[in-house]
Amino acid sequence: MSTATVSRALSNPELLTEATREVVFAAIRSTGYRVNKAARNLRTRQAGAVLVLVPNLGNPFFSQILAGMSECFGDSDTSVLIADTKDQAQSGKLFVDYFLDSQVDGMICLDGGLSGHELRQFSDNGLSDRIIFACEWVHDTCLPSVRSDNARGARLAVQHLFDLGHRKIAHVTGPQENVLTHARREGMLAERARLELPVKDDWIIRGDFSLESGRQAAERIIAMEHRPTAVFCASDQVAFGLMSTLSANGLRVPEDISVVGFDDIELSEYYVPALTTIRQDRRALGRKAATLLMECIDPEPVALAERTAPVVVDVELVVRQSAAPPAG
Amino acid sequence: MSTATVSRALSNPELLTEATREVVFAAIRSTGYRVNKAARNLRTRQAGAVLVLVPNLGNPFFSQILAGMSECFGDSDTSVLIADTKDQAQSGKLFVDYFLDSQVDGMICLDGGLSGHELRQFSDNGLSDRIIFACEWVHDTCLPSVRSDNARGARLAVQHLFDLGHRKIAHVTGPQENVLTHARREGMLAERARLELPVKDDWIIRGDFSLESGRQAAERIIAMEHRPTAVFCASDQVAFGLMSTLSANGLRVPEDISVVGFDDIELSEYYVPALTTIRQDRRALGRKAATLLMECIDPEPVALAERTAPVVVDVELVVRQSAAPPAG
DNA sequence: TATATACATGTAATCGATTACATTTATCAT
DNA sequence: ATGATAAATGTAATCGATTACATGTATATA
Repeated sequence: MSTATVSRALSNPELLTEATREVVFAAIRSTGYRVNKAARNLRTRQAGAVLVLVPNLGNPFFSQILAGMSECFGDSDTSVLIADTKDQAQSGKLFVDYFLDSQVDGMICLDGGLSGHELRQFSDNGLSDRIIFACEWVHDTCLPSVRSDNARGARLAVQHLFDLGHRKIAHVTGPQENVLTHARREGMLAERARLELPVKDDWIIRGDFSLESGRQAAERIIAMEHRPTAVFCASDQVAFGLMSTLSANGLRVPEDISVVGFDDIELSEYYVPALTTIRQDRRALGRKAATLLMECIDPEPVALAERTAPVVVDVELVVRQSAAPPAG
Repeated sequence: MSTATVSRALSNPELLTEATREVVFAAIRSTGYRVNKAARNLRTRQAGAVLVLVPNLGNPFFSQILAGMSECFGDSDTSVLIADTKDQAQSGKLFVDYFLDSQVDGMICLDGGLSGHELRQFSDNGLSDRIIFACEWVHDTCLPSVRSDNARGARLAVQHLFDLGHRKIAHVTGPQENVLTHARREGMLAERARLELPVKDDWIIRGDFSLESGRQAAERIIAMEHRPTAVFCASDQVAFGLMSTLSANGLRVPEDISVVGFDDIELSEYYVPALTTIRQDRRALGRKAATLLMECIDPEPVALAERTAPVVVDVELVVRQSAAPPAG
């Protein structure tokens, strides 16, 4: 019984006689033998792991996406390394190092804010075809990506507020250079224009998806001479920060101001008031990204169709209590 | 210039002449050489990675703990594998397999609910000294752990409510078999006894740390003949679920019922009303657990002091708006 | 039955580092 | 200056799998 036979029993069982295969497996069971992944990885030049880059692990928005990914990778014994892009500078380790050190075979990036410099590090090393973007993406590149229909989400939000009777609708955006910010803002503006709603510059308030930026937006709104009657927020977290500060200042949601969020994280249903928001199918986003990546890093890639077009996942309006007809 | 010299330049630079070291590093820089981790791992029988077991990645409570860990491991180029204990059954991969397949050197477990069966798999393979528990731990074992001072947190919460004038204090617990549930419940009961507060059986409400269990607790409370004037919740999430449902039923927090949580997750400050809660220093928990684990898996372990006593991290009362003097 | 062909298994090289041991070179004391 | 000792470097085995190639065995064909 040679080592080669054992190896084949594990990776290409169909090459062996039923009989020998049985013998091998019996021996494996009785000895408790386990393949050494390090040795296999060395020989096959694979890492059996993928890297997931998260902009902020602290944001509950990402959890379900990760769950969707684990679900897929779990099936193919690929392990998942998770890194927070915030920590990069501090740790001194570049993300491309994970590849160069043969620690991962591919990467899913949830952060569209990677610098051109970093992206070049990947392309310079011929790694661009082992990267999938999910949720966010990089503007003006054609790296494969999975994303929600952000523009449609924004339109749904505005439409809903319009249907409730709102005309003066504000928007708290995401961070300035973010692709989601852009997609949602443009969707919102387009719908507002289509419905011929009034426009005021200071009804577009710059935020950054965070609770704190919601608070700041609320302060801006409270100080306004002509307040909007409704606010569409670029994320649920922003909506929470906003509502919290509005309440603290005696403005009631939805009686005085209606609020709509974006994401539908678990907590949205349990906020006071329960948040009307746009649901992203986060688990599906994670699953699709994982599936795409597995195809990329498959040693014998199935003829990849032109994968330049992003995979788009549909969104959905979830009506709860934070948006109601305007007073008066 | 032999491969041995190069290898030494990387792992034991002090063995080389200043001159040769320079030559080696110069060559490394000019050729862009990188060590192959798989080869190193194979030879040194180390994985250069650790596994972190999280009970529920979706719970924002864990994020900062993970951040604290990454901070430590990032410095020592150990990579961090994160797995959700919920997914285990589904993926079919046992956690002990990560060790047996030489994929990780150690493990931090945030889930005290591991079955005796699973724990035995670790001890049977002599792996018990490569495991650190954090936040949660396993009752009746002396595996090293890092935890918050849960009993003290519970006492602080009850004391605070007492100081505000509350006498009828209820508690929503965590899941039945959870060690945190026990520690917090006992702390709460002890303090209630010390202050000679009234006791009613149905003021101890079974929960499971989740938003949904908070909602259910609220329904129970609303239906009570003798309602408590304050509720101490075993987690912030429970508090949110509770407050959301109280509000939906016309009970105001804190005017009608005061609420205190446990954890102080980021959102607590932005809830309506802002949640009075017990802060756990989650980042510190993560850092300490990581530090402990690194000592365990160090190839030349520093004489480990008796590490049976758990490392305890202090907690702190954060006063916000959800608890106020009772009406009347 | 002999020969060609397919199939199963064995042999040994290989992946890229680490490290025990051997060898060379430098340092020191006498 | 010489031998003893220490320090630096080189040689080659090793970690545990995979796999090209060689060999052996069964099946089919003439």
